[in-house]
Amino acid sequence: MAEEGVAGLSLATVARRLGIQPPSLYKYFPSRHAVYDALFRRGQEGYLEAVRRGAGPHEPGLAAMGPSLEAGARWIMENQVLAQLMFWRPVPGFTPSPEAYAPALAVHEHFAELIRAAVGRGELHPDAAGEEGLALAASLIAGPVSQQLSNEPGASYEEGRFTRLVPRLPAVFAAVYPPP
Amino acid sequence: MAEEGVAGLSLATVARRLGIQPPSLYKYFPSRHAVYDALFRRGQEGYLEAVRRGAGPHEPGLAAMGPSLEAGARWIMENQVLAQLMFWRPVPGFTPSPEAYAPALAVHEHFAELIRAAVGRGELHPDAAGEEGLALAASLIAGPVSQQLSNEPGASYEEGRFTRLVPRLPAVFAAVYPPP
DNA sequence: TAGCTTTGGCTACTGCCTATAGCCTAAGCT
DNA sequence: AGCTTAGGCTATAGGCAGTAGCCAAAGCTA
Repeated sequence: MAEEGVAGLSLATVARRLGIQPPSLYKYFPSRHAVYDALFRRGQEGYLEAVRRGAGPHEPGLAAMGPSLEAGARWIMENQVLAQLMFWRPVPGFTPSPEAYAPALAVHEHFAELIRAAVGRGELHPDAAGEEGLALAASLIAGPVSQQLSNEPGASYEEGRFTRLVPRLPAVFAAVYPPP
Repeated sequence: MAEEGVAGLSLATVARRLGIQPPSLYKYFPSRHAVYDALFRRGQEGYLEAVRRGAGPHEPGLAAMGPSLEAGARWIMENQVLAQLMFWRPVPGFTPSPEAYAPALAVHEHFAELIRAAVGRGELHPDAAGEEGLALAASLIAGPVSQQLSNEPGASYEEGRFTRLVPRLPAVFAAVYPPP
């Protein structure tokens, strides 16, 4: 996948590298899509853990949002292939199972919680926690990440021309939703 | 491609729908990647024309940026499959030829020009036209578009939960780079 | 008008892929 | 001691990209 793109995964190649015959893989996974589903799940779980750990020690609110976003972006740059599978839809016909998708909902809830906390502390306008505010927050994260993955893949979090913007995102968001 | 994802394009299926045998397609395109390249180019040209036409009547500057972004986002939602090919990298092994990529550079230059004009008119801080400002501008566009394509494909520009944010982007950008 | 070239179709084929059917051996459990 | 299960295998079907090479009709040229 790293060499040829996410959709380039071939079970035959996997088998070859494992030193077994292709059909033997079907003892472990019922189909190629099942392999993708397992990868998708593993990716979502890793990403969820990264954003949670990033927020970790900080008070819930804007102060936690920055480190959490950065930790997430760093995880993505270290797991680009999984990120492509998770955030784009590169594999024809593949849609993740609800179990595999569950951690993604938890990530969304994690950031919604941080934003609500920030509103509670008077750091943001209450609208920030509304549907549109959350959509904007999600888009603000997705932007640099998507640009980085498609225009400068291979770059690390530190080098990236777009990932460098991530630490500034909380300030951008706060500028859009200043406290009343 | 619309039915199964960009990477799901099969020359055999194309041939079947054209009512010819698969090898006959090779009289027109030397390979599957060449088909993608032609699509990529056509997409980039269409998108470039859309953002240019969107800016069309307006004075160069912030006033033109809004309509231009909206026109671009609308084009993307009307040509989602091409947009996936252009803005993501879904096809294993495919990288566009320089000729096909040229219009993408023109799009970048188009928005850089609008931002420089806005700076010249005192609507934005000069830093907005710097490297980081342009990267942020590009990310601001990419964010809602990417979210929309991966989370709510199928939706039209008007319906989209994320495309609705596009008209607000110039104000967001201006909030980050207020004139001195 | 006669003959050559080009265009655009075709069949046959190679090699790769996913997936299924069904065989077999060895380990583990009862 | 015997049954079950795990995990390997071969053979095979059917789909795909791409190549080789044939052929007819259209168009161009002497």
